[in-house]
Amino acid sequence: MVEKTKPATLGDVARLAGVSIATASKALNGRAQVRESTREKVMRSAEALSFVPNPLARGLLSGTTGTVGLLTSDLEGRFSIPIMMGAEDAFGAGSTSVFLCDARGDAIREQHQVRALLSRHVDGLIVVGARPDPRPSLAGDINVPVVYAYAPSEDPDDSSVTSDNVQGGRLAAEHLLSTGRRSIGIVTGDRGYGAAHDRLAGALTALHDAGVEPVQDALFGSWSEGWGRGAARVLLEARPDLDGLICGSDQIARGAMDALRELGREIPDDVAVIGHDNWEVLAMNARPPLSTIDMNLQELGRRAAGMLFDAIGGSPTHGVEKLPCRLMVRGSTTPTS
Amino acid sequence: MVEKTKPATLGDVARLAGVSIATASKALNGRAQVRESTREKVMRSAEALSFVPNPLARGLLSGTTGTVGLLTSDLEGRFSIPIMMGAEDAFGAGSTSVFLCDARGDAIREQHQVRALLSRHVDGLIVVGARPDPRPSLAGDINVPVVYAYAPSEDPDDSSVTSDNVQGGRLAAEHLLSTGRRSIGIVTGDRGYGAAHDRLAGALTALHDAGVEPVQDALFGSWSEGWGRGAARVLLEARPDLDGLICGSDQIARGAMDALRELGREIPDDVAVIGHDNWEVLAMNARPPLSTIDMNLQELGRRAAGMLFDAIGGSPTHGVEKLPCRLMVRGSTTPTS
DNA sequence: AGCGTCCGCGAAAAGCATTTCGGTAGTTTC
DNA sequence: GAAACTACCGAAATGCTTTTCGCGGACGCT
Repeated sequence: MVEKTKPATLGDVARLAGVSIATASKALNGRAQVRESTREKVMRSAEALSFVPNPLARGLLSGTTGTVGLLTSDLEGRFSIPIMMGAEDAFGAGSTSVFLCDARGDAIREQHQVRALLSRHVDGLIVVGARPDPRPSLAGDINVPVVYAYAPSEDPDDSSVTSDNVQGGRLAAEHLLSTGRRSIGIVTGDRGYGAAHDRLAGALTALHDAGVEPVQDALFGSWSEGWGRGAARVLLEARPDLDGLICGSDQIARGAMDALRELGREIPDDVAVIGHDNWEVLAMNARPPLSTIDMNLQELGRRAAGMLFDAIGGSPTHGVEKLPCRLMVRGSTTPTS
Repeated sequence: MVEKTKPATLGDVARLAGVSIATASKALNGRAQVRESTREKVMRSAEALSFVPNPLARGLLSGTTGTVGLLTSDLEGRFSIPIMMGAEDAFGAGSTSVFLCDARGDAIREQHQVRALLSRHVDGLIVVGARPDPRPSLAGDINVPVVYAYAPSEDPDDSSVTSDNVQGGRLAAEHLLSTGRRSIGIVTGDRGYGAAHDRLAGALTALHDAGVEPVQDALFGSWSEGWGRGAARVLLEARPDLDGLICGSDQIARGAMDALRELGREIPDDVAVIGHDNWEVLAMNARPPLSTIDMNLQELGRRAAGMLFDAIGGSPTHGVEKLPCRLMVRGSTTPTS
């Protein structure tokens, strides 16, 4: 059943080409001390045997493995998958592969996974946090470069890349302003999340710059549809003149839209709503489709991979790099006309 | 900055313990020809140096690497992540690690990823399809065991594990029947999906066994909230006496619930609704929380890992193994009283 | 005391690619 | 024609662990 095609070794190639193993290696790796005719002979032999160098043997000598670990705590894969795809892109398929491990939000498990990865001699580590707030730096003596993605490290000396929440908040507010809204409310999530405050700060700055004040203080709650519904009701009761709503997440926005519609408001004609995350299954299925802020997670993964690559190459970066968000305009802020 | 703690080698351990490398290896691997006192001495030395055997050197000899590839085409990670977590569980963290690759639904890319994984000498492959229908067997000469998860292989000689959609459909119908519903409608997704037909068949069987017929033929459409809304409206118009609704996915169920509510129906008092997938972000945030069918994806991953492990060990399984679904009862089918 | 046994340990090879260094043949220079 | 090069190629070491095989010593038995 299983084909026993044992992979060809360098020795097989050398024998077929009628040269020594050393020469074959040099020919395949583009070393200089090989005659062109010999090189071609070796190349053809390698092709014929479909030879691929054994990465273990190679790694044993060089001390590197061509693998990196991606350690996530994001159970649902909401953030990890796009980041991982970006990283895959950046590493260029083939030369570097990614071990994905899930720590499931458990510090013990995280340590365990780190050890497992280190014992596999990964060349580097990307740590993806479960929430966008700073997280503790990885303890223990890691002897490979580490890049923190999405959730930056608390240690400013570490290398981190994250989404610019302030800019994202500003983007949302500016968009509502640009559609002519002036009675704008803000509903966001858990007060314990720094990202909630950052996004809020960005939005307030944009409003202030335009000479507009929010209809009332921002409402904090949780990152859920239920909270979005409740908050929208409260807000509309207090300020029936509301014509724009900035939500801290797409989940909140979905809830708020449901509540607004049930209270007889048309979206976007009466009230424009904008979310944050661009969680497509939520945003695209909203009525109307939800305008939102995209955090560019794939780009974030690419950048993280790039930084890790540089660090492996010997030129590490320090501090937190913030990547700008992107505005996704859909029906919830602009009439479909 | 970076600690240059070079990993200890077996030679270091042996020197510290005052024995030969060979003895140290045997002591650590539980071989018999070692005196107990010597073994303890070696163990202590290994502990002191926090020695971990270099997996490359070990793999070089054994021909195995202690890694498996998990190849997915599931962009959103909706299915892959739970499956991967299950696989991680089963492999027992540490001894076997998982390379996750995303083919992004592209056959070319898939071949490419397979080659990359094979060149890394993975011990086995788990292929997770994007949809639950059978998929083509992996082409090319793979010389390692392959297990297909979620989407079975078209080749009955391959080893596959998938969710039992017929049983899941039956479970949904039986649950509605058990709450006393007798005017039951069925809305499902894309007609091109075998899973849609399987779930439907299971539901019809259960209804038939209870002497109940669905209010009308099942409605096929797409796996979206929009279709759920539209279908629910059509169905309710034709059959105002509807008191139970089986949906082919949680997205459809969410849409249907919105439409039912807007048409003045109370859930679950007037109409009970049940979904399929247990996609928590959708199901838990519904009003009321959505009863649904859970496909036990994590268990599916565990099983896939187990089958792969057996195949690596030399006793492969053949054919498709179907894992039962699980009923999740929430507020959309039972009064909260 | 001498022979046979068994236990415990170590030397060495195997697994594969890379690299250094030494060597051979051919070519140039005086 | 001999010395000095150059250009190519091959032997061997390197990295680390596992395993086989053999050796030495200790113990028991006669």
